[in-house]
Amino acid sequence: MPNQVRVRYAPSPTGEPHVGNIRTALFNWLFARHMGGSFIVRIEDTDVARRVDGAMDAILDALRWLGLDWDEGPEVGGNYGPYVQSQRLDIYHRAVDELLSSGHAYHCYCTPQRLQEMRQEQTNRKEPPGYDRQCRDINEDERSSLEAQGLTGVVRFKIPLEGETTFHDLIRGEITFANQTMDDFVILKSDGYPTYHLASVVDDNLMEISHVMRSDEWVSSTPKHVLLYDAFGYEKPIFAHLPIILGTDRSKLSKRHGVVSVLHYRDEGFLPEAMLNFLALLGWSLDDHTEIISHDDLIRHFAIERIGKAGAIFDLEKLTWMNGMYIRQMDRNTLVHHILRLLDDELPPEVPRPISEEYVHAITPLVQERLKTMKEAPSLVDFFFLESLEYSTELLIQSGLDSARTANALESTLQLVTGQEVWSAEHLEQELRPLAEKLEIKTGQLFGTIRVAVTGRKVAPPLFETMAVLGKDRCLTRLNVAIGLLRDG
RNA sequence: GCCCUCAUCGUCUAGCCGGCCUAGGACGCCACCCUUUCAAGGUGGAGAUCAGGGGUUCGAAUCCCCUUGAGGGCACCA
Repeated sequence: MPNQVRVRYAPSPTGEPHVGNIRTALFNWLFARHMGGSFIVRIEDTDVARRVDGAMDAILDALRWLGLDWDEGPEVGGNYGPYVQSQRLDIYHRAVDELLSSGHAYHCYCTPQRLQEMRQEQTNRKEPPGYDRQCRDINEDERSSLEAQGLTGVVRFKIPLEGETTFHDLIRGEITFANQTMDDFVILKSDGYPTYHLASVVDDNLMEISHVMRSDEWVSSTPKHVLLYDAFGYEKPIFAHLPIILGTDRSKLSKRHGVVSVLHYRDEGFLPEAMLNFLALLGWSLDDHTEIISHDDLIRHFAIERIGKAGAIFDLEKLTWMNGMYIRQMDRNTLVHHILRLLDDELPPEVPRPISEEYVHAITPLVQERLKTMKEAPSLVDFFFLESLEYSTELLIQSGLDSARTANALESTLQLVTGQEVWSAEHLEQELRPLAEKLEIKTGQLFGTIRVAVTGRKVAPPLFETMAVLGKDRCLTRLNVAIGLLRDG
């Protein structure tokens, strides 16, 4: 019986929930659910300067929106808490003391200015920048005299001067770094906060994390973590570094590529199911043909072995297509309620509330296969609700017709339609189709002008269904308005 | 500059324990069908000499080496 799988998603509350970040959360969650393990959320807020108010809530919102529920973490608690690093400072201080007394770490009193100059010179000499270990061997006397001067300094980890550090990555295999290529990195900052390296290693150990699944950009710091695990005598987790998500220019997806917040896509009318499906397929695949995968199947089939190694470009067009697929598959009533809520928000105030659910229920089938994002819904159906339509008269005149013939056609339509007792799509079509022939114009021309008269636009849902839903009164009124427009013009 | 990683259609990818691959699917694109517009749907098409070059082998996208390109990292940021 293998050890219990415990994975974590450890975001920093420094901004919006980035799609790349959330994809990492998704893979962790998928793995935990697939293995029947635990998914833990830990907030890594050790950078006081970059902390952003509300960022943690936004991240948690994004997780909730996608249905990525966590077993331990903020709001839900757990046996390994607290799950916010700024509340665990004493733990890190104890860990640092341990390293200090075992000789794996040392105090450093170099000023930021000196460090910066040092790096500048190194770069000028085309050497790799890195700490020159000036404080590595200072003795107790020197140390106390420096402290006496009021210098607080930082604590650095002692990297072995020789040898190499190797670790196994589930996705990339064996990776080796020469210890000489690493410098003595800071583990405790002068403000008393630990750095990521120290805090994450200590916490992953304490929280009994079995697999560290994180973004690719961490592979270069992993040997440092390995060295930390060894210095502490901790058992190491299994590492898996995920390929990163790229922008269209193949560099790491960031703000300059456009909007990267998952919440933005939610607000733009993307469905969480579609986003989940899309993100899962960014760097992972089930087989050679499956594109649409349900939440349950995702969990059932997710496997780390099938995660790719190369970075993947975030393709908005494919996301959009997928979103359309999910809208088309959506249960009718669910969609009705979605649209109802959107209309309530978006329709102008003069449209009376509450909006009729029954009416929306009749409209929905006409737009379900036309929607790519939910946000498009209001503008697609607003003409069903508006009292008067605004459009330019020219729209009424179909190519090949003039104003007079158009007016004539609409008058004939009005006449014919006024006498109808039955007001159904089938019936209307049955009556109107022959009219075109009688008027000696193409059906497309007739239907086109009626469409504009009745909907105020050239592109709309199918005409007769639309008229049926709109109702006789509204159609007659709108035909009259259109005729008036043509006659006056 | 140094270290690490990656490399199949424009994009996401299958294949990568060698022969089933004259490289499969999907998005996008084009055409046609359906059709009152727009979609959706259907059919078909263009699109990758598997980054390039060497090997190994009867046979390589698949194994090995080199080159190139791309990305990531090199903070008292994560």
